[in-house]
Amino acid sequence: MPQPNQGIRALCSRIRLFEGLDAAELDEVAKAAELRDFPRRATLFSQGELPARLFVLAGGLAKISQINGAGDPVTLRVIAPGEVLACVAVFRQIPYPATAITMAESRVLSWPARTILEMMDRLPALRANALDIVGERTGDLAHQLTEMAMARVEERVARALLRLAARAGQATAKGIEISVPLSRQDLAEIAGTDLFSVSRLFRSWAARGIILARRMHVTILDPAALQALTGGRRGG
Amino acid sequence: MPQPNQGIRALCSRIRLFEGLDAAELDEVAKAAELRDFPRRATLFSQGELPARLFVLAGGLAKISQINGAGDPVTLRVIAPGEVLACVAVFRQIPYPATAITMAESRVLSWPARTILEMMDRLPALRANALDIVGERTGDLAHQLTEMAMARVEERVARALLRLAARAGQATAKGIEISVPLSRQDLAEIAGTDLFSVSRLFRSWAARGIILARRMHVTILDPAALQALTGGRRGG
DNA sequence: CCGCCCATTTGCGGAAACGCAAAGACGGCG
DNA sequence: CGCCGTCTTTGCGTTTCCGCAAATGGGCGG
Repeated sequence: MPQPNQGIRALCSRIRLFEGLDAAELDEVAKAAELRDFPRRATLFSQGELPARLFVLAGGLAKISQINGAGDPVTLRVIAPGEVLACVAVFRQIPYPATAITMAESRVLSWPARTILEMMDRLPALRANALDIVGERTGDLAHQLTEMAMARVEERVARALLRLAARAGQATAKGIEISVPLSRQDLAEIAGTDLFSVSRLFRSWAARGIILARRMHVTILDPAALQALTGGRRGG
Repeated sequence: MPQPNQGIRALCSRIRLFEGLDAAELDEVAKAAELRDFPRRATLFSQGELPARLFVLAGGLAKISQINGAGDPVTLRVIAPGEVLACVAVFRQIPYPATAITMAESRVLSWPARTILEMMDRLPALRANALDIVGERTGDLAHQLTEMAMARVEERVARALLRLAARAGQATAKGIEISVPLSRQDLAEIAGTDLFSVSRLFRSWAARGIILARRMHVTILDPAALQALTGGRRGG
């Protein structure tokens, strides 16, 4: 037994998907859970596979990436602790539409897909939570799509960095530090551009004192300035 | 009474959201429904409003558009008959995140939001259907985002046109005819570009015999060629 | 302490797309 | 039949951004 069951139970009780379940139901959830640690850059599941398990990130950071027809990887979402991965695939019983990769050493809870489906049939609160979570994710994607459709690359990268800071930011004396290793390529995949463009933007921003960029490492010195880059600048 | 209740009942029984409900439940759904006709370009609901009603398109065509920070409208999804509109906003009780506008004369069923919420609490099948629908929509958006992130404008417009044809295409002797009035601007908002670029692409495609483009009207003569434009062309 | 690996920078070139202005065409309405 | 409002075309300038090659640099293992 890798972990005392009590610890898993405590983790489960803090997960949004399981909100509103009573003590006995939470016990059942915890009992069926598996807790595992993954190193950085580990693959939790791959695009196209049948959905065998439902994952919830307990610690660390992960990303959901999709490979498009031309072979470019695009990061659809960065997953912070407490969030569910693969939920749509498991709920709908369709192949994983994307690949999940850890961006840092991570702790992951998981359940067999059939266990979750069976419990959803039995516990209305669970299905209601699932609907709420998937609904929120839909709204996020819609918003991202709207931005991606018309915004310039600088704005997209600025937004990506701010979103990342909200999920993996560590406040320090200097500013907000992204607490996981992050290459230019990583950010490019999130913002939908290439590593060269990110590099150029970083140089420009660093010169203006907005960020501090090191190898695999970024600190946001002036969040307000980044936010401003995000604001309505069009046609000029 | 605008329609015999029997007609509404028949419509309801063919809607995916209500699949698996028994006769009595369907009666209840039909009884609470309102059926209304809208002219082209009517607004069903607007971004930011509180979600008072849930809509299902019974006939015609509609689009869901979102205005981004810079004020550009982006069409997130085109809605064909049988599909639900506003579902996420109603299910989660958040303001409509986008605006719904008819693209043709349309017939629309609708229900008060609280009626749907109350029934969802009572009927597990309804919530299960809702989860499935929202899950599918999430997958669609994710796919669109992945394309939008890296694909060239020509590819995006080609995809948009094919998607549209699948929803509002009429097979004719010449090819697939889009059966609703469609301006260059409309397609630009779907593909995330501007009307000039669409116009230029149309000229080029028409010259190659791929499409027939008239004012507010498109016919796809060679779907395979369009499909090919969509295929893996990068870096060249 | 050296060398290697990998992330990153940087320059240059060119293609893709946007932005705008103004003319042109199509259709409907009076 | 002609006017008018819309949608559409088209030319041109300009910006943005990709795409690649090659140099640079930092950090870790040996």
